[in-house]
Amino acid sequence: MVRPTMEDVAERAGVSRALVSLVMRNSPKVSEARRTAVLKAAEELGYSPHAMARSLASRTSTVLGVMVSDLHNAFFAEVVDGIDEVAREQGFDIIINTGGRSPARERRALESLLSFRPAGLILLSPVVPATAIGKAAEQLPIVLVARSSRVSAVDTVNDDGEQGARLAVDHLVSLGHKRIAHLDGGEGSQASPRRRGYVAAMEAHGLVPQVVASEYTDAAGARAIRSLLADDALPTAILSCNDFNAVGAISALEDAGLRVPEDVSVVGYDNTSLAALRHVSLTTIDQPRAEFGRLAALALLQRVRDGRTEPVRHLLNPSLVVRNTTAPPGGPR
Amino acid sequence: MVRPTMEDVAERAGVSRALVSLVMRNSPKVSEARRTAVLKAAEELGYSPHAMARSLASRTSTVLGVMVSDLHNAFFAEVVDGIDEVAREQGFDIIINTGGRSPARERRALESLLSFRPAGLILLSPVVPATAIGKAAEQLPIVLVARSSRVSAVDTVNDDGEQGARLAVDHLVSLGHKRIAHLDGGEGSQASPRRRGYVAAMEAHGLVPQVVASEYTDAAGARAIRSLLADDALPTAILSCNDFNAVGAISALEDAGLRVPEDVSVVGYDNTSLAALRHVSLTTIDQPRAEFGRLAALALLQRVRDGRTEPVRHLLNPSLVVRNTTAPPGGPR
DNA sequence: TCTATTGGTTGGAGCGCTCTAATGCTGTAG
DNA sequence: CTACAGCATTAGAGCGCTCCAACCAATAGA
Repeated sequence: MVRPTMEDVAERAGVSRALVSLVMRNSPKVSEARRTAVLKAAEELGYSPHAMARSLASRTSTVLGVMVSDLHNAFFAEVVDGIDEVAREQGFDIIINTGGRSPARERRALESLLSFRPAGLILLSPVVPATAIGKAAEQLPIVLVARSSRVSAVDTVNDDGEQGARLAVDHLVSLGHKRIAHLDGGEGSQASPRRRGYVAAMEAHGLVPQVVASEYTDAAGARAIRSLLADDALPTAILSCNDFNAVGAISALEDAGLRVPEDVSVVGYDNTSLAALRHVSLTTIDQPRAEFGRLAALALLQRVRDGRTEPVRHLLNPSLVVRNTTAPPGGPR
Repeated sequence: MVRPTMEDVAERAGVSRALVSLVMRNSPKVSEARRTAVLKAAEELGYSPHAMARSLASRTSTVLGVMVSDLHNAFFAEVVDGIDEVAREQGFDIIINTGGRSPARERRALESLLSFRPAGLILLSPVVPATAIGKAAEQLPIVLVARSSRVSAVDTVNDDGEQGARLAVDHLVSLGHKRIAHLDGGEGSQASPRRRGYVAAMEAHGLVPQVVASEYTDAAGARAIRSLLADDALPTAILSCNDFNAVGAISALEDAGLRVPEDVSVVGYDNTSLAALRHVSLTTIDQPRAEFGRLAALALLQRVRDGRTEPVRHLLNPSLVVRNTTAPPGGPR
């Protein structure tokens, strides 16, 4: 249970510790003979460098901390993929911690991440108060994904939710729909730009917006539909605040004997893997998630390595993915 | 961007660095007066201990490393919840890394995790070769979740896949089914106990097993169903290797004009959040995922703190969750 | 009064590494 | 044969912390 140190490798290879250090950081100023001797000794001993000692001594870190607010949501997994891709090709490692959507847990996760003194931090849709983020930003560079901020020490990466909602409305209008309701995400992150975009797009088409209170869950989507049915106010098309909500809405419609898309069209938001399942096959708005991750990592590295200090605000374009839950009113021709 | 050190706090509080260290680890042998003075100074400076320096000096770690083979799978998120719960209440932090289902990436993730010299490692359904795990196990305690091992330095936590498959078969038989096919998980982790359990249960009921090659994806489930349809060999009930596969199977059945469960019953495995969606409402086998995590963390801490050395093999009981995709042959009465 | 004892406090070594400045060693020019 | 680059190599200090042994009152026991 005891790992060899640089000293052990040095002794075995018959060189100094400093030389081993140079080899480990593959410095060019080491003779080929010594380099191979050191690598051989390291291999034989099963040596690998101690990241913490290294970072302590060099007062730098090649670690990027990532805080994922909710591990259960596959959305974040794809963002992490993008971060991972960039970090790896630039020689950085990532460590992940999770906040479980609770401010208290998230705070603790942040503290824990900070205690490793990473080079920078990427926070995915954090729910901690802005002041906590501001305080952390005094100690290291921070990038926020799927959450906006006005702190100048912080970069942000978001999708343009207004545009996404507009795309959905335009699609439905082009199919011939006139009565289109929006199942709203309430306090949920990014719900308000989506709502704004929906209202604006409806008005641009000369249509009357119908915003129905709901939430980011399938149960809430089903409830919203049942309330519409009870009020006899069912439109011909639904724009849900996200995919889960849309799936709940579809269930409730089917429970009521209505067919999707023949009787009612439904559009989701996020293009989660759920939407792509053939059984669901949901028309939805895609966010470039891996791109979020890549841009976030890139922004962080610019601060870490190039010393950039002016904030960057990325606003990415969402896109429409047409599947089988939308059709002209009255069903496909 | 420069964090205060213990030295700074000591100076400000007018005490020695060692005393600050004692306060930070809240040792009982510090006078109340000094303790408050130190805490005040720390607060004023915004000091928090440097986890790496601490772990380097103490040659111990309060960090548990967790490698998640696939962040996209919500299964692991729930296991992590369980790990997190136990770790936190025992004063340990966790850091997560992901392997993306690729042995190469996973190896790198393992290496990265190891370089932090955590107290121990929990690997969730790893795909790296057993030898790599064995080598890592020489350096620190390791617990494997959803993968078995015979290495004695390694603990394992699994569900009893044979029993799970048996539960599913028993359920279908009790509904009156006699022709029940199994869509097999192939090389996938835990596929073979499930297959064994299915075959054994069928034979115990005096029925003929029908194993159909498939995989852990919805596309594979759909393909398997289409091949059964083409061969005119469709049974009255299907036991899929997992929930994704089951959802794919259902789509293909519906595409072929068959109704679930009226014409064919389908059972999944894993009870993912997907299965619980009202739109899917899949009868499936539940694994106690959070319990997996708790037991894994507990097992690890027993090795780390209590110095246990004999391996522990947890085999948890799965349970049947009946929803709306199973009914007597010919449909519900 | 003197020695033990106790509880609080401290200096200093050292964890595994990096980094700077100094060293030894070649080979070439003077 | 000496001098001096120029390069490969190394000693030693130090990163922020913990841990141990030593220390210093203050109190207790003889």
